Amino acid sequence: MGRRRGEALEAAILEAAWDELSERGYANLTVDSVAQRAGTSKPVLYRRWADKQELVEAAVVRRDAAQQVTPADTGSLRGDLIATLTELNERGPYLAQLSLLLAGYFAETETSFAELRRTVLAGRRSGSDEIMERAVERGELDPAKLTPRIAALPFDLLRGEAMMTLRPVAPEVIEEIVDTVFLPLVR
Amino acid sequence: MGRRRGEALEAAILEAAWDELSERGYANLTVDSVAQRAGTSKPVLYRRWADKQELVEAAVVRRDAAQQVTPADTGSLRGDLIATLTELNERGPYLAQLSLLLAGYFAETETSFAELRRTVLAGRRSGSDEIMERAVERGELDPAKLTPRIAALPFDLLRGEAMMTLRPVAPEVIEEIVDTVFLPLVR
DNA sequence: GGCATAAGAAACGTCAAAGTTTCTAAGGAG
DNA sequence: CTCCTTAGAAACTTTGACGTTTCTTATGCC
Repeated sequence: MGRRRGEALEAAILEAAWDELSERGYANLTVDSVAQRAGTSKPVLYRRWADKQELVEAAVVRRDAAQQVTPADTGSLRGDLIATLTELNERGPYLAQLSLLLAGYFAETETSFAELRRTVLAGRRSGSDEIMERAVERGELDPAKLTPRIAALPFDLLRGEAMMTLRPVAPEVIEEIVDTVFLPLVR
Repeated sequence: MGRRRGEALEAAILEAAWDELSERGYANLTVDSVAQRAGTSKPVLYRRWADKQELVEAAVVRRDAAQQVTPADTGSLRGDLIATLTELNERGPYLAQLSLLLAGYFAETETSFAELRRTVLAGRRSGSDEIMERAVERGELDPAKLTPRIAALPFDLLRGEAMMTLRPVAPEVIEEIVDTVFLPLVR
């Protein structure tokens, strides 16, 4: 690989930083490990960001900008749900998990979970709304049974599972959530 | 203060460790700071626990044992659940914030909240087991419908709510979980 | 093609905290 | 009263990562 510069190099570094963050967490992320993962060296990073905190902030902000989820449209409620949950599951840490990964960052900078949550969630629309609307139109779903809590249930359970285990959730768990918890409640 | 020994000393150290953990989080807790807070010195700690991880584990286990919830026995499944969830909820910050405080520990040991919870609960029956067994004996509950996931559902949902909001959960939410999600699934 | 700019390698100083060693003296058991 | 265990103080070694410096060399622009 040739020697990269400018924007291309910066993008590679921030991607490497994000990967390190999601795999190892803030505390175990080192500037060196990010540099190596990006195939470059420390001074290159320090020329761009003053310290580790700024580097991680930049990586999170960048990743967040690229993170919009469009819910799958497979023709059935069950299919939509499983596809969307699977994609969320594979896409990497949720904000909730991120807060765990970033806990060391919070402690260090004395900022708070609430602050990050506000900025990142601003103006975002839940992916479940769209899936549920389509299912109601198809007549697969009784809107009377669909309280906000029940509509959010599959996503809450997936997130809870992900937070507790800090690992990707098994596909069978996603199916179990949909087939044995959510669907029985809505039909 | 006289020179303490044995059990009294150990208790003071673990309490200091817990306090440091809740105030500063795992990453910012140092063995030195715990020793000083307990009014003793590092070697005393290292004679008891091999390293920082073991020290923190011991502090968490101890605290958890002291906070143990014995599930209420109100005579009905619904009553038991609501009483127990409410009590858990009122212990409030403990459950939700612990995982944030321990984030550094998780990253370091490559374990997760789920695993720590297993060691903490080792050998003990979880609170939900007892409630569910009583309900089966009373004939309130069809054991065939009670998969492990469904049995854990009310507790998972409460914990998820607490983690996301980092605030005490409203009593109506607890009732909603029990009445619109859990009970409809098991009868 | 030549030059300014920035990448990349290597090694360095610094520092905080882990974990250890050594020694002194307190306090309980007999 | 004496002794044996162990608390407690202080200083030490080690480790790992931050952040820096220096120097070489690749890249793109004119």
